[in-house]
Amino acid sequence: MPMEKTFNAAEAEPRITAMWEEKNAFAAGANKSRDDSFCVMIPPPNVTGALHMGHAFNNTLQDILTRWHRMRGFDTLWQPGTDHAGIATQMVTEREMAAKGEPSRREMGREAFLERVWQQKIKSRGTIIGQLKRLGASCDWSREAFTMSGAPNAPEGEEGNFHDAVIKVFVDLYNKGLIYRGKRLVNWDPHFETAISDLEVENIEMPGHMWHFKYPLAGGETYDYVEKDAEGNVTLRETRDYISIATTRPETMLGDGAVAVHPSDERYAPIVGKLCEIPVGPKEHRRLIPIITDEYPDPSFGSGAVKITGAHDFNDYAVAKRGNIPCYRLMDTQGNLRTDGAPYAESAMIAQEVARGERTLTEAEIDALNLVPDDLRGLHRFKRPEDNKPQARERVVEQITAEGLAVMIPAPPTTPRPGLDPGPLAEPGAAASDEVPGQARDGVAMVPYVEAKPIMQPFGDRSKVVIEPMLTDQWFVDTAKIVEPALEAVRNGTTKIIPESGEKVYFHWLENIEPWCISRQLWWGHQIPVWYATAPEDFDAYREKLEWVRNQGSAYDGKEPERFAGLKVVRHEVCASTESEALKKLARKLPAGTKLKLAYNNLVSRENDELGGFGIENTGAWVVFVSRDPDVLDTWFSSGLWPLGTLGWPEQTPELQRYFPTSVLVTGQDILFFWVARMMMMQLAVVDQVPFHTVYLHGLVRDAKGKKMSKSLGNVIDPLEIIDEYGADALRFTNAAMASLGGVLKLDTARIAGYRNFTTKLWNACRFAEMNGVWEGHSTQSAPPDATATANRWIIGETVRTLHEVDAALAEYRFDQAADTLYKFVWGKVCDWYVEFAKPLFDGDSAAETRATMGWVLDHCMILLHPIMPFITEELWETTGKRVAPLTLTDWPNLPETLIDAPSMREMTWVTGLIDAIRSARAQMHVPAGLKVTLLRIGLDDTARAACDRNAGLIARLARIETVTDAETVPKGALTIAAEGGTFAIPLEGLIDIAEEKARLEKTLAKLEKDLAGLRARLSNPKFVASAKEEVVEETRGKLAQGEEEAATLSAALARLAELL
RNA sequence: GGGUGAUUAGCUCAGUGGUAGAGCGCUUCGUUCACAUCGAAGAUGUCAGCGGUUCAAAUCCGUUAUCACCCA
Repeated sequence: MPMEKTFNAAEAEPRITAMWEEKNAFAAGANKSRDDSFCVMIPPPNVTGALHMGHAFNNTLQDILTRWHRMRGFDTLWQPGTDHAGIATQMVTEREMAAKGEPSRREMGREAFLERVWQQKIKSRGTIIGQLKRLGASCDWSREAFTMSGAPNAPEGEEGNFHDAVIKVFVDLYNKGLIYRGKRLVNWDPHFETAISDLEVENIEMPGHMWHFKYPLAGGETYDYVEKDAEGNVTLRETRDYISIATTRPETMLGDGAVAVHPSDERYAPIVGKLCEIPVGPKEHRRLIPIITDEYPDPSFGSGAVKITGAHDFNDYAVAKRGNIPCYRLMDTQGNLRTDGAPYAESAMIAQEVARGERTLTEAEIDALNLVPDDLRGLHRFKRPEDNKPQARERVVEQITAEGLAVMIPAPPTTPRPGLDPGPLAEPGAAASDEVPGQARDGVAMVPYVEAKPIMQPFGDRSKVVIEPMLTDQWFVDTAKIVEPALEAVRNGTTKIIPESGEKVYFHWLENIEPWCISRQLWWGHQIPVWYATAPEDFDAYREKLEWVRNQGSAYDGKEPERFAGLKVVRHEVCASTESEALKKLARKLPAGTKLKLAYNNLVSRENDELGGFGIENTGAWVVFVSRDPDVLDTWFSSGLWPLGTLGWPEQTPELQRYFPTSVLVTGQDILFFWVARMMMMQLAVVDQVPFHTVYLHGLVRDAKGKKMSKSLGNVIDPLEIIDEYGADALRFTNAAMASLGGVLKLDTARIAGYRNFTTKLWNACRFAEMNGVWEGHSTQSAPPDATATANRWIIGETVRTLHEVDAALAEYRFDQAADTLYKFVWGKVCDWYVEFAKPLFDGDSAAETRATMGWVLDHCMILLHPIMPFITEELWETTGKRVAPLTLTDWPNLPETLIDAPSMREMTWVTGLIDAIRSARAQMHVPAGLKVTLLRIGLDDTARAACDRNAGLIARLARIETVTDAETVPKGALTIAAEGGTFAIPLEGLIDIAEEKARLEKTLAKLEKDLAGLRARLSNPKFVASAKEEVVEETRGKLAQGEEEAATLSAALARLAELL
């Protein structure tokens, strides 16, 4: 059946995908013919996600590398899989549960909820995997991995050992002292009620306010406040009984621990070390806080004095740590002001004693203090759209202002305030008494000083709510201790990051690395393998008291606290891979015979580990209750082990031996820190080997104008719609062509359409071959035919050249250059010239040789294009000849340089140059396209004459020449064409406009002369001849000589034309 | 504020020292049998500005401007 006019991608793609799967074509090691391995780890997409343009781009590049290596016989593995994506998946599942009216997460409890998320995972997983297959991704799908496979609650079909790897690494790092638990300020997401990493926070500039308040000095003290200008002249001097501070978050004032000023700030020098009053809360219990010095406040910003709220601001936290200032937590997990603990009066008194230095508290005691005034407890930190009443921030501002402790400034004239502003101007001629009584026309009104200004606010990248810095207990990786090998591996080139700028960014981040908070207060994820038990420090002393209590019967007399005073409890903490191991470890820390019991459903809440408990059974045996840390690990902790975990580690699998360390990681530069740097640190910490040798970083795919694609802008391009419309090959070729190192990725559908046309072009070249019997009896040949015709020898040479260029480009990850080279070869050489040359050749003596050559050349087009455009090339491969294997498992060619025949290459360059020149002259002189003309040859040298003779048929056909004749001179009224080695002319007396021909020649000559002037100038500069490279000088001389020859021809032609005018 | 990068044809981008290219778009012509998702021809640039290094700069260095992204 003859070929259709175009390739039907929609029909062919699923069929070809099925064929590849059926042949198991992408299995690890398929088409292996050498020992070198090549392994790519897919950046695991979120299991509940859908394919977007970034994935399409990223996976196209991985697939090109994978297919190229597989065809070259490497032992190749492209490892696929998905990520459990803790917060995102939990969010997606909860959203769907809400939409379906299912019970909420808290209602169903942790265990049931986890089962529900697993269902969601199983349901969604196929979506993105199927979409990757539509793109043509040649992953070994039989090895599909998941970052939570093998977790204790995983359902059937979700076996695997990724969980083992994650837990083993946690335990190992814990045992090495590289993981610790501590109270730290973290980014808290009040929506998801979990800590998140600083990388998951987006700082966005929002309109905000800066309030200015007075903190009165304790005991009514006063000082001289003096402001000076740059020259030291006093510009303001007044006596103040307060210090003025500016804040964008008034609600956090309740937790202030100090006011800080810069040590060099002379304005406040008199009051440093004194106490001032937080101007909010019940008057009788106002807290006093010290005025301290620290380098952090900027004297030129605001008043130069900064309130320090260590528990709710990262900068303040650092100041508090330096100055040993207590950090008072004000909010609960949802961002509401706390309602727990003792009443305000009691808490404030304790805080007061601390501020005066009369008392010290432990971290836990400080955390238990609730310094929120009773009337503000339970309010949200600030008014949200859904709140219909003022919340904490608004109430605090209101209270301070009411008390007259807001800094006041003259009212700006544009703000009308009824009762204070002047009334309407009196009518002309009216008497002064006509003014409205009670309105002050000239009095200066004062208003609270509130600056409206843009402020940077942190938002959760998933929840989109304002992140609250919060002091909480979290787990951390002590990254500073494991960062050095990761830095060294890139410094010494063991791992290379391209483009190189990525290395700079990598160094910069790792050299300033912060501890990594790895605990999340979520349910979906790897639960932290740490168990706690609270037990007496001295069991015997405790037993005595407990037995005494038992002998008393059940009646408590209210004196327990005193009776047990002096008896200490200890919280034991063990880290282990399994629960039974944990219990064994705990047992060793306790007296023999102690019974350990899992106290309660250990999947419930974070508070559990604080409860603990122990007692004595009737038998007299000790019972100690054990709980497991309820937190889960940051998703990036598990994906940080992706290279090891997917290859079966901690088991020593054959795959681990063969493919680790892996070859290349292709990923977006936006997750260099999230993932790449952490993988480096973790694999090095765990197995002392880098995870990959090369990291290829690319940018974000943007729209044609360079804007980020976003749903709200409506400029999202869906890769699946593109595949439907243009075919996967067109999208893939576009992706490859965009992939210049460090380039911006602007995706334009016009460009995709252009490359779809390219696939059609290739298709039709093969169709032309079919019509001319090229494929009859054709079978794959690795060596080119032994051709004699120059055109055939030439295209074989061009094919070899293209192969070498594509190999060189791909070796350097220049996907754009590989694509460009292939485009130019297939369209610009094969279709534009070779197919045209073949037409006359098919009618002559070299017909058989030409058929063989064309078959070989087109086979190589398919092979070389296959990594970029797998579908159409596979389809052509199947339909055009007898093949031993699908194209995807066909060997990549290895063609020696010797197949490039230099004389043929030179000759065809000359022929195509001549044809171009004739066509150009004809078109510019309006010679009718259909008119066949005579071509005169004047003064040709031997080379030119021979080339012309050998290729007369091609030239005649493509330049539309009737006959070729030799002549002594160019006749009058002819077109003159200058060529290397002689002159050509087309006699057209009467057909052409002499003036127009003169203008054409003059224009050509002028351009030529300009170039020649430059060449002459360079050659006449002795310094150029002396310092430039020999080849450059030679090349310049050659250009000049050739240009001068051409100029002479043109001048002669112009002289002849002059005779006619 | 710190870091990284960009600025080349109308648009989107290549081009790491030898006098500027591609695709798309545009203009003119053309359906002769692979392809109109096509063919032939053509026009288009102070390579962001300024200064420097060099025989030679889009390319290297400095600086300014504008833009983008990342981190504070």
